[in-house]
Amino acid sequence: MPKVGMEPVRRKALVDAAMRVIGDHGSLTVTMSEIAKQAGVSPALAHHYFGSKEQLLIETVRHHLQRLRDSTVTAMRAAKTPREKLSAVIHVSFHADQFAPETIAAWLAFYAEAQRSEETRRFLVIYARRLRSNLLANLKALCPREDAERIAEGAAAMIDGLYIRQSLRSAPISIEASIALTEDYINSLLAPLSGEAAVQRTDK
Amino acid sequence: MPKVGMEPVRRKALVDAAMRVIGDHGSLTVTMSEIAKQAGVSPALAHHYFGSKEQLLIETVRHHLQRLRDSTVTAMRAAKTPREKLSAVIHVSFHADQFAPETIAAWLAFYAEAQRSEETRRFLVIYARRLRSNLLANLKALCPREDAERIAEGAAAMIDGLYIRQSLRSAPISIEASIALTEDYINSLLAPLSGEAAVQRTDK
DNA sequence: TTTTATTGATTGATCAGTCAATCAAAAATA
DNA sequence: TATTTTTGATTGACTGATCAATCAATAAAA
Repeated sequence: MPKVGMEPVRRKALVDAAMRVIGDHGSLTVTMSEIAKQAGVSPALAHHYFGSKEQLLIETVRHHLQRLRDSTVTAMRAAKTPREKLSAVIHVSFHADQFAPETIAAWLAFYAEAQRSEETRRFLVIYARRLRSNLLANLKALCPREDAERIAEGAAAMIDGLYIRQSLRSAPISIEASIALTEDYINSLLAPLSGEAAVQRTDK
Repeated sequence: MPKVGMEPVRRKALVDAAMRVIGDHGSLTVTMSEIAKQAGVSPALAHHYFGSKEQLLIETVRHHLQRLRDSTVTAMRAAKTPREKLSAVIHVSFHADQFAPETIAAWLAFYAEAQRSEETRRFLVIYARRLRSNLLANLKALCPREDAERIAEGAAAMIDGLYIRQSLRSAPISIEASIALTEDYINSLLAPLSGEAAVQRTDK
């Protein structure tokens, strides 16, 4: 059945298969055979296109991080005010796909891998910076730079922390609750800073 | 030089060696040989005492989690007020030992492992619950239960998130900054709740 | 015919786990 | 006290399984 132009199709299939297998397995100690099988090709073909297991793994991270980035860009573009853009970033982070147990398990595995693979680490650093920077840019429109930096750091940490806690699957927090917790954090830290010193809250 | 009563000595040496090797390596794909070498014994002896690699890994998690628990109990006992106890919990979480890159790398590896090993997962769940519960107990003395639950959840997530972000070692956050961020979160969410609805803040 | 896609079979390396043998301390016995 | 027996500690050498990676061969397009 060999037809020309299969390369991009196979690459994508393999990269998706890798994510799925890693997510199910909850670890990077998956075999090329498993990945290839999931993608419906032979292990040899996976090697043919990616050269090595490590390279396939790296491409897998890259591909899925790119996807996340695209979602974020789209969501931010749809939002108008800085405050709405902030919410958009948060929403994308907790979007159903991202927050599925298998996806979280896969990301966790990649974080662990980043301790050893310089290239994997690089991609995850880019993600971490991007998250922080997306938050920061919009926060700066709402409060002084120094405060914005603090809050961005804290919000990014909270998002990542909600992920890792989710990975344990004990007392799982719903998507809505996760979003609420993060929004609440931003609101609470922003409240005393908005406008002048006056505190405008709606106490019952 | 075989002397009687070596068992507990060897077990501890192996469990410590495992933590160190895993931390350096940044992954659980370390060999029994490496661990045994680090502990100064033969691989066969490690098997003799632990039966399997998996069991050694599980004991390693247990042992180090127990250590963390002891630190927390001691620190909380030394603190007097609920608010001070909260700070104590936070401080222990970011204590130098815990926050060292190798330690963080090791914990990350165990979180990944927890996706596959039910027993490892159980221990980490216990840790997660304990952290949340230590926070919650003291928060309940400072605000209504519902709010306390929210804040405990958020603070626990922030602590774990600061860990995972630290693992990437890009733009590392200092111990002090991590503590400040977490304290700041608690203060900010507590502020509008303390006492009656009146907002008592010290705006410049 | 040349190029691209694809695989089955094979290799070489790595490791967890096993086992029989050794060595020295402790306990029992003479 | 001197001698023998038992037991715990320890290892080197080995095995079996697993897996990434290679390669030569095949089959279908171009």
